[in-house]
Amino acid sequence: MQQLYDLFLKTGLRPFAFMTDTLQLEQKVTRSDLSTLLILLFRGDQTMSELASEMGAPLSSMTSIASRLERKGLIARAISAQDQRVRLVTLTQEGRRLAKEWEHIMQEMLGRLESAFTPEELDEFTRLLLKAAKVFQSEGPVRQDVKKTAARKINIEE
Amino acid sequence: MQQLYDLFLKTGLRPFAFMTDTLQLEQKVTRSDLSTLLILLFRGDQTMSELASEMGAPLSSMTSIASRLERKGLIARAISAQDQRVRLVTLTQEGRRLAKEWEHIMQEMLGRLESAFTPEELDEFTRLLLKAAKVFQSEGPVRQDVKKTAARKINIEE
DNA sequence: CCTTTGTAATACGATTTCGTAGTAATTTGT
DNA sequence: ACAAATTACTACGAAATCGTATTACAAAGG
Repeated sequence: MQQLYDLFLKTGLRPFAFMTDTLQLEQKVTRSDLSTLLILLFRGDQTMSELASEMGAPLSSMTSIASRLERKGLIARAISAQDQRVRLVTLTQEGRRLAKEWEHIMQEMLGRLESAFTPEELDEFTRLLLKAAKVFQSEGPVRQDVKKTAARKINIEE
Repeated sequence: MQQLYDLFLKTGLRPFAFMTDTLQLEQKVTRSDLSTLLILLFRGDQTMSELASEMGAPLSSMTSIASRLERKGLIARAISAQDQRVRLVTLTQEGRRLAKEWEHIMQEMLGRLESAFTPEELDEFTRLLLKAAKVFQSEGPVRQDVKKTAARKINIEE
């Protein structure tokens, strides 16, 4: 149980920094850039708001991330035809290439997980992980501070 | 399995942002400040280097965090008697109070976990979680880029 | 001793994240 | 049809993180 505390403490500042492989990825690009590219790869083109909500980031942060990626030529932003306010974010050729490269590395990592776990363990693991996420997600003993900024919560579904 | 990808993507930028309770804590203080105070509470006084390594943060980041906490009156930094170079970081009265308050909230969260899980599930969960961490931690198919900065890796033991 | 090497920490600057405020386009209510 | 509210996003400035350089002390070798 103390182990769970530790896990929390250790990953507070640099999440996933215990994963050897992702560290290599992050030499080239920030974790948020990486996330963004992978989301675009998995889910296809997205609006800025959709991206921000997928990432659990404020829209203003998303703007920064997107302009960075655009500057690096990894994504393109086009104005939607239906609604001139929304910007559709797309992977460029180069962005898609990079995203696929990283997808491959992630698959390798998960492959290691699959070979270390029995199929039953793997099932049980994802089941319990998601169950735990649900628990932490649910409202606790309601703590009624009225706060200026409603903190953005990332939702884990499924 | 795709679910594990998702979990990774969603928590890349704001780890634990799916936990409702920690969001409330973070209204008052950053996640790194919180980690630091809890480490001091759990482990007792620490040097700057020890703190940095516990957090998996660079020492320079730790300096920033510590001066922030000192400015807020939550910790004190004293020069060690044995070695004038090392600074011993201690919780102040107020720092200890805050840390205990948060420890309490974390206990509540883990309590919710304990009541949602059967004891067997909880055991299995921590076992699998640590096993997974180990797997991700181990060297993969060695990728031989020589990098200027050896990225800091957080080690999960036990 | 006193130079050399090593270690603990801070200083500084660059990059990233994010809260607040603003702008522009769309929708709603009357 | 048009003012008011809402939505999608960007701008800007403040704070946080972190790499590199620097300072201060300690230990080792001559």
